[in-house]
Amino acid sequence: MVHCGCIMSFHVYTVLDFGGVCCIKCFKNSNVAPDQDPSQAPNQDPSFNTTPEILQKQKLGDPSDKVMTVCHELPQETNVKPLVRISPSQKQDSLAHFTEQFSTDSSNEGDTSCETLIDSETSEGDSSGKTCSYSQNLSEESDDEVQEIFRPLNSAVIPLFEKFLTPSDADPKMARLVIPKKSAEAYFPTVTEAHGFPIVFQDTQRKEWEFNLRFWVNCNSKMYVLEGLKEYMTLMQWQAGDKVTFHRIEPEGNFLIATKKNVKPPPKEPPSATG
DNA sequence: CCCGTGCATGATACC
DNA sequence: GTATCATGCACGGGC
Repeated sequence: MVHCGCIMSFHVYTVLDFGGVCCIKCFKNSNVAPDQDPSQAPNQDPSFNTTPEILQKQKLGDPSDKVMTVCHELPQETNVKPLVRISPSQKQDSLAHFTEQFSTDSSNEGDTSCETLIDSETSEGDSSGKTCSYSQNLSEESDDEVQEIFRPLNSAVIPLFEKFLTPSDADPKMARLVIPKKSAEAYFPTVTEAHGFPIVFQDTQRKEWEFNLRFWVNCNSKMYVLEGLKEYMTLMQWQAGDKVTFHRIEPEGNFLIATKKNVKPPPKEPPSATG
């Protein structure tokens, strides 16, 4: 449980006595002087400074920053809304829309702005890659299903992307899920090391799962995989053709994974089979 | 011997 | 031609 709601690198959090974790920046802020400008805190590490001013600057684009940051708890007197910063390797145009939606679509509090978000994302962000085959608009059906689960909890579920499982994805012996590069880089924290880092997901039962997001270099590119899925895929009985959707839960900032079984009727077996 | 991990290769789609 | 992704295979560790 990330109490501050921030998505941060795993090495910049602190474990709280009452459970869960909090990013160091927010932890410092809460300890130093709650009514004081955090930027003035004497022990404030500049690298953790995410004051509204900094966020605004970052929103304008800081190519040196490669970490995706989602800051949810900002002073209400500011107009800065949850901000997503993504590595500069991605297409700035599409991300500008992505961030724009995040930054401006605040009138729908309590409800999800996911439709607009995904619409802009898929209509422009995936226009150049074949990931459109996998990352596409979440179907209203599956989305509604997830929304209904979290709505009573005052949590907004923001759909990120989805993928249809391939035979290899659903193979429990592999226990790993290939994540489309664009989606991995756009929606998950930047993986800086090949061995990756753990990410905690919640399923639709609000059970927490810890998967490992990593990559390996492949043909001058990167191939992202989510590992440690064996238990989950066994529980969900993953099969090729099933659809896995990834969401983010706001304001908690947690990731949500949901599996939607293949609704299509199975292919008719050839008459040569038993019988 | 079995299983998991890491990598290489081929197929496909896009530019 | 290039980038991305699916899949197969080799290697190493554990039982």
